[in-house]
Amino acid sequence: MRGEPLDAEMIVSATEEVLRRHGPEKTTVLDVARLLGVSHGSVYRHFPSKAALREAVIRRWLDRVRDDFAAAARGPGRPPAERLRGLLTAMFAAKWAKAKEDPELFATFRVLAAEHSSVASAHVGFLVEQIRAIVADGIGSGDLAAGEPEVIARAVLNATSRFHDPLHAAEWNTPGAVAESEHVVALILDGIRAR
Amino acid sequence: MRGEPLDAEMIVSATEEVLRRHGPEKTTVLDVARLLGVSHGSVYRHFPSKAALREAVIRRWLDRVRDDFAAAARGPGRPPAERLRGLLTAMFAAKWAKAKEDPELFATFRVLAAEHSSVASAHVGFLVEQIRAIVADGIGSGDLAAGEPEVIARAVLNATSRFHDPLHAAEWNTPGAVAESEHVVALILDGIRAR
DNA sequence: CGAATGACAGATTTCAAAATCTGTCAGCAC
DNA sequence: GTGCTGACAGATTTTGAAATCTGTCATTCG
Repeated sequence: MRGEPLDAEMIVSATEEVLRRHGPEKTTVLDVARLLGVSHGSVYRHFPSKAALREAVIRRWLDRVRDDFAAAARGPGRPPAERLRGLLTAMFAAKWAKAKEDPELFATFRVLAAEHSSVASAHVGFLVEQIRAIVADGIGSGDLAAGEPEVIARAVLNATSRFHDPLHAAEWNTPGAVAESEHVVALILDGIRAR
Repeated sequence: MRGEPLDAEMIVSATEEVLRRHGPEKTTVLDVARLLGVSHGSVYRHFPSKAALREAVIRRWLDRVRDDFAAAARGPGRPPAERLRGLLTAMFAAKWAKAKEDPELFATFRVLAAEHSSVASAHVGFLVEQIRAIVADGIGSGDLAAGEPEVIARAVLNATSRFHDPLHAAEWNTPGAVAESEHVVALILDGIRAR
């Protein structure tokens, strides 16, 4: 009946489009099927439930964020403290940009992430791992104070949650936000540098 | 008609009671008037609007939190870093206790605070001032690294927002929360101590 | 006279009926 | 057979009419 084959990927893309237009409360699988020109029964052939479909959307979105972010983090930037500063700065900038360019869509993904918290915590796990790698390096080279890298990485992420946790997105527009994030990062870097 | 005089204070107390019972969405000034055995017109003699009444409630509540907290902070605790640790720990504990003992009421006050953000930021200003005083002392005595006390105080508050900002109240029940707050506080204290 | 009342207009909320949606599945089309 | 459709039951959402609420004020009460 249709040229294209209709696979899970297409359905996820269509769902993303409907979410973009109607927001998380009002997107129905019937809307998704309509956009694809297909009956809603066909969507249920590929996903067992609406929840599973929404989970696939947020998973794919966070995977893309992860890839963007890993690319930004790859820069060498000599001393570990500076590499860490670069990583955190890139992380904040990436999120702030997304939140600013389309606040409603960002809010939509935030709802999906809250709905599927295991996917969200996997994402947090990835962020911790990125930080942990730099911290472990720095401790190895004697640039950073000794300690358990995993614990330190988690503390760093917790201490900066105001600047990366989507819960705080509403505050990211306020004038002093950039300066405040820099002060917090400076505080943290002083805290982990070897004495 | 009634023994008691009916002043603003009584009305605020009655409003608090109605908020406790019905939550922020469903409390009406008619309910408040009913609880007081008075017509709603009388309430409007003391407050120009429902918003002003709600503001008075959150203001009084935050004033009480402030007083409790100032009492807890008054302990000497020798070195400035330890005084600061005590202050932060007391702050977290006070909020966590309130959130745990009655989560719905806590959520209610959170709604009121969001509604009247100028009152909330005055409260934040108070918290900053408490921290600033200790930091300024510590810098003066050479125990803490040099810097602008106000800026440092604000950075400390921002770095710990995950543990005191009501936005994060839902996360305060998770098992590792206490340990994580201790790690963040340790990180911060290392960051501000003189080298 | 000062304090409280209750009727009122317009705004907001509630509630039940109607519409729509989710998830299943027997059957149609290729 | 494989992939899709559309009818269906029960759950959820929308809708608009009725009820309630906010804020004002002329009037009453002591």
